[in-house]
Amino acid sequence: MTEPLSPQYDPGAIETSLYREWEENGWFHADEQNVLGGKRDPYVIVIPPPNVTAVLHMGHGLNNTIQDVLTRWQRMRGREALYLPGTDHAGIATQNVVERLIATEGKTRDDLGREKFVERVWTFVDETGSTILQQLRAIGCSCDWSRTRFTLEPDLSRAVREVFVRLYDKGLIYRGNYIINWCPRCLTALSDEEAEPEETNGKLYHLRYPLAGDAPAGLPRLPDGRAYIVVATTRPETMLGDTAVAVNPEDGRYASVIGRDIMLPLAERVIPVIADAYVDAEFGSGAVKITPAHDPNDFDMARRHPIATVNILNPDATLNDSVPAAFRGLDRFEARKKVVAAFEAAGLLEKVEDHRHAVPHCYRCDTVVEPRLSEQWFVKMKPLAEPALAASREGRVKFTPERWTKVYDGWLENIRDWCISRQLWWGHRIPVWYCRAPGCSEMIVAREDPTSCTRCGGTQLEQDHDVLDTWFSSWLWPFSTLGWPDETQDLKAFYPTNTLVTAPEILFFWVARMIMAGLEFRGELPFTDVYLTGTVRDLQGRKMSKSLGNGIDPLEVVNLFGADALRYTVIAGAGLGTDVYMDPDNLESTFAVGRNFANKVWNAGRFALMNVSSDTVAPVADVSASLELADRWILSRLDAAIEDVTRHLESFRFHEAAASAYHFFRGELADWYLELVKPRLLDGGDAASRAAAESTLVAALDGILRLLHPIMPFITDALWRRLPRVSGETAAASIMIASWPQSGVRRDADAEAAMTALMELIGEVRKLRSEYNVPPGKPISIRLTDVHAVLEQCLAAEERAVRRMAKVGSIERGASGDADAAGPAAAGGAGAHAVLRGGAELFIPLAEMVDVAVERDRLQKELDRVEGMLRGVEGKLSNEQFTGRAPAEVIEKEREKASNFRDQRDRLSSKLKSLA
RNA sequence: GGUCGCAUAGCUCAGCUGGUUAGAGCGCACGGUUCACAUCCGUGAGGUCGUAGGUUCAAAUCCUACUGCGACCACCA
Repeated sequence: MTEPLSPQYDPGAIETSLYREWEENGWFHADEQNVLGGKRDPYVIVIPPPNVTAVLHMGHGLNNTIQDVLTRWQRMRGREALYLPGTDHAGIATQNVVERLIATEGKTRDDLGREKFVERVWTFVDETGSTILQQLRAIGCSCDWSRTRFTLEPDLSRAVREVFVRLYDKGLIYRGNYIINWCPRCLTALSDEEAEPEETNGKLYHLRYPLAGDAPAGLPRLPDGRAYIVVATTRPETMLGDTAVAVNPEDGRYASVIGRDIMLPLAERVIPVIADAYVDAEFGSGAVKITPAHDPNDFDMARRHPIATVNILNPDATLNDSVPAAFRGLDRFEARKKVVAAFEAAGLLEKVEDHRHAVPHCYRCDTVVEPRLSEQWFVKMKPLAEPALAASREGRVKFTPERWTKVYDGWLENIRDWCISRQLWWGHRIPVWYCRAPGCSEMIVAREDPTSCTRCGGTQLEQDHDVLDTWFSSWLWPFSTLGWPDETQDLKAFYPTNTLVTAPEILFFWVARMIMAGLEFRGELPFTDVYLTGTVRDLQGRKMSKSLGNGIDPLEVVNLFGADALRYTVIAGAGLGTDVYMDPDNLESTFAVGRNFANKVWNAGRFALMNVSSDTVAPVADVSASLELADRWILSRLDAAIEDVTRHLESFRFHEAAASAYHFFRGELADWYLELVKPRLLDGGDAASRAAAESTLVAALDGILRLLHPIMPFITDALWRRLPRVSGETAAASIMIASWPQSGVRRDADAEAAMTALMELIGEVRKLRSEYNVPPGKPISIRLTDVHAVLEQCLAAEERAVRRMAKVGSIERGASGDADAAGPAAAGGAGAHAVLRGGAELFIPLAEMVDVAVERDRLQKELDRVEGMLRGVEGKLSNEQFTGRAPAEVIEKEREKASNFRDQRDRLSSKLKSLA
């Protein structure tokens, strides 16, 4: 990286080679010995492992940029920084991808069989699985690739088994028949979290259920004389599995019916009417049909009452043989139509209402999930949740933004058992074996595959067919990736980790469970800080997604504008946990912030590199005697920037950190300091002044490049490594392993005050020139009155700059009396005025500019403004409440303000008079 | 139904512990071939800080209610 800088900023030309160099030099690698030997404190972030089949999207772009910002920043702060990468086998998701793939060959997974299918998935994963990790390199992530992990690799599988066995031995894993969420398309059970409710416009069907035999009076009757009860349901087809009708015991309307029988239509079964407090008398008719096999509440009810359970659904959600022949084999939705039609034909359909309700959908394939009774494995969560809850309540784990704490707590407080078995082929197979030897029904739960039955010694062992929920491996990620269950050096050095950065969508799926697992299996929280990012959305506020086609491909952005532009844009746009809005149809405007800033950094850097005379400069301390106002000012501002950026990074306010760095670079260094030192660097002249300027410029650039490095790693390194060296200091080979700058050493209030005055003066002259349409090249004379000490100081130091930057020919000084006594006319006629802070006044003779009428109008407006302001302040000061209670310095400030406004008003009105 | 969050310039958002004349980027208008940069420079227009109350000497900032939007949770069939 020592070729000359290209005049045009070309990110493509620097990024790839820099990344390769960082990686080849081992700078991403964290050395556990440095931690164990006490040389450095660790800083660890484990990546939220993307699905192994994933392709990088802007969500990753945002998350991983934040993770890398933190990693790089802490690395520069001297921590042994580990950013641990890896991927998740993503059970259902990956299996679905490969199933679709073989479907194009006209095959199903059953055609291949389990073994061949799993082989096929492995091939697929081996071929394409590292895509996303490659892509993370393109956005500059400084991951320790030597520690890359995969949730289904042997070491991590061992951790999974260890955990399964431990929990089983503790009685926290059990198998049982319960209602679970079943996806009829994926043909597997799902956890509660994997069934996503979606508001849907459905129907509420009111069905008439005739009573069997004699009926008490007071009930409505069918034309044939039978009495009936109305029940309401959103899923009428499930009536074929009804085994009771329930009413509230307090509900007088039904008191006489409790205990009687109903003849279930279509099925022609007799079912009882039972009483249960669960039933809400206010809803619908107050009577509920009970389908224990297909509704969790009904299932619970069946455990409280002696009623039957009829499972009417096959795994693919077609009706099975327990229903009348006419309905067998029908898809559930077909069956729904047919059942409703049958009720209508029989005069049993009371009414159908529109009904908006939440229907659960499979989080992977969006199919409507069916509650279904089946035998599954569960984790008993309560004992695990309690310590995790305590950790947040006691503040040992901190969420940012803080409001997520409540969401986390709420979930843990109402924790439900976790269904962990999946009827899939791709995943960790459940480490349970059943002895099939005649007369033996032993179940073996083991870390290692058993070869014979522990009870009968037989060898006819069959492993459980199911695999584990993919999150059952993810929840171990912070320690399984470090070698657990072995007590490895890595584990000792890098566990617990520090910061977890992820999307709030997986707070329950992943974050909460990791905390539980960390506490349970390591006795220690897996991390102390959780930063929940926002969501990347399009301009309509829709989440970016492949299916909507509103995504932005980060790699396209990298190609167009560079990784630094992408990273800066994303960071600057991401307020504390707020969503990031981007326009997928206008990448140019979306990423303009980052691209333009990167371009600015590049060019400012180039300017400095081209104009510093040698490749070594003196340390600032050595030239302190010749530092000029501008030098002291920019060093002071750099100091402030260091403080701000550091403070903001510490509180996860990345956008503010970016803004502080941006403001310093653009608003102070590029716009002002570079302009101020140009004469000293370009026009020759005083050698000491030049040396001071060079040292200062190098120091300022050095500092801001370091501050920007975590956010914009490439461009900062490309420039930084070419900066002139500071004599007597040894420079690191790359900014990424250089140290984070210290603040609190170069603040200079005097220089800041003087430069502020200077900048205001130049700004005012520019403003007036622009207002009066003075040709840009034309020098004009200005007159200053009431020049106070601070302004005097800045003029003495930088008069040359005023002339150059504001195109001023001569600067005339006047005493305060001049303008007031004789008016501007005395100074040569009408003119433009501006009152500067501190009371000094700027006057530009109108003759230098134009039009008296326009000027008069302008002055009148200004006068109105000042008078308004003065009224406000005077009002405040005449308020006894204020003068009586506000702190003295606040009142003093207000008084000062008032007197300034009065001065301004007097001057403005006298000038206005002089123009009349 | 419960809980939480948001509402500031045309757009996307800052504004951390109440206290100068509420800021940035994009967009817009005007003017610029100044030797780092037109991916640039200078200047400007544009805000009753959602509405109504309240607390306070002082509210974009704290409190209450309302309106609108959003998120999460929840077994009302």
